[in-house]
Amino acid sequence: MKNIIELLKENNIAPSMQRVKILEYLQNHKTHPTAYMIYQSLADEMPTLSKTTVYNTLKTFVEKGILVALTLFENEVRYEYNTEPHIHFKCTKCGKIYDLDKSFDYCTNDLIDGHKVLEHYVNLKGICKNCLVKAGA
Amino acid sequence: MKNIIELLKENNIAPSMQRVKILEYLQNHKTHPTAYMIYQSLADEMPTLSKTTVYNTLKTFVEKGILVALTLFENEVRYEYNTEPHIHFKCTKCGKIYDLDKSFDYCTNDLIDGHKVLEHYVNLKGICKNCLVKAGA
DNA sequence: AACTTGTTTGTAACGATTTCAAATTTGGAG
DNA sequence: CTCCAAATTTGAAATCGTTACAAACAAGTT
Repeated sequence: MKNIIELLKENNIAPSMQRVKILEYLQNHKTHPTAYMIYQSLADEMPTLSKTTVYNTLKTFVEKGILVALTLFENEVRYEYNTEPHIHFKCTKCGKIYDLDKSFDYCTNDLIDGHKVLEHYVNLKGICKNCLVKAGA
Repeated sequence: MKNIIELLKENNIAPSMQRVKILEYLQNHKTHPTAYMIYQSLADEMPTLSKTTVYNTLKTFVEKGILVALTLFENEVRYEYNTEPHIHFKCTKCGKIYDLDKSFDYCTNDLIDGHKVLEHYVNLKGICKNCLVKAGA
């Protein structure tokens, strides 16, 4: 668990209360939350927190490469702490999103059909381990 | 090019004027249009066409498996005629979306880490062939 | 203490989509 | 052919996620 204040300073972001709390939340909750989920979760602790601040802060973090913004399947942007590239799997039963540590081949060659590939997103959809067990019971 | 009216009947969808026109548009324009783009394009020809009808119709088609709804990168749903699974590549310069005929490996085994995979979406982002040439000039 | 700069806030606006009820079209049954 | 019920379409209003903006606030300098 990296020191958040250090991390912000390294990226030339002033470590304000709200910025630290938001980044801390993402570090502790690897659930790919939306901006609104983050806002909701922090609202108790910080009653004056504004939704705009959450959006602004997330945007800043993405620009600096601290977070990754994902448009997985629906019409919502979700955020996760920047880690190694990986695959996302969404369960259509329970809605949970899993991180899968499979690597993919597009990494190896960065030219496909003459197009230069800079980013790649692999999203899978199906029924997760847990829901399969429940269905079998 | 499949007969659209037959296709609709096969799927128990009454082949109304607007439904035929919308599906015809998707057949003829493999540009991954949004609902609004489709609406715009058909508005000249059908002045009383409602946006709601376009949305309803697209939803019906997706439910029946005639179309595929894509959330590629931004916060917009795009539609394409249901074809073989393929990869989408979006150029960050010109914004164009390309279909790539690369197959992917997740097809082969439908269980990953115990999760049953039913759908897979692979989205690449980068600079397309044409924009690379322009940049080099 | 006044100034400057950066940050946060809340309200209003926005664009994509959905809801809803009324209007229209359609395809039978008489 | 005419009438009716069911399906379809329409347009206006509502909703949801997000952004724009301007005022309020905080922190550090001179």
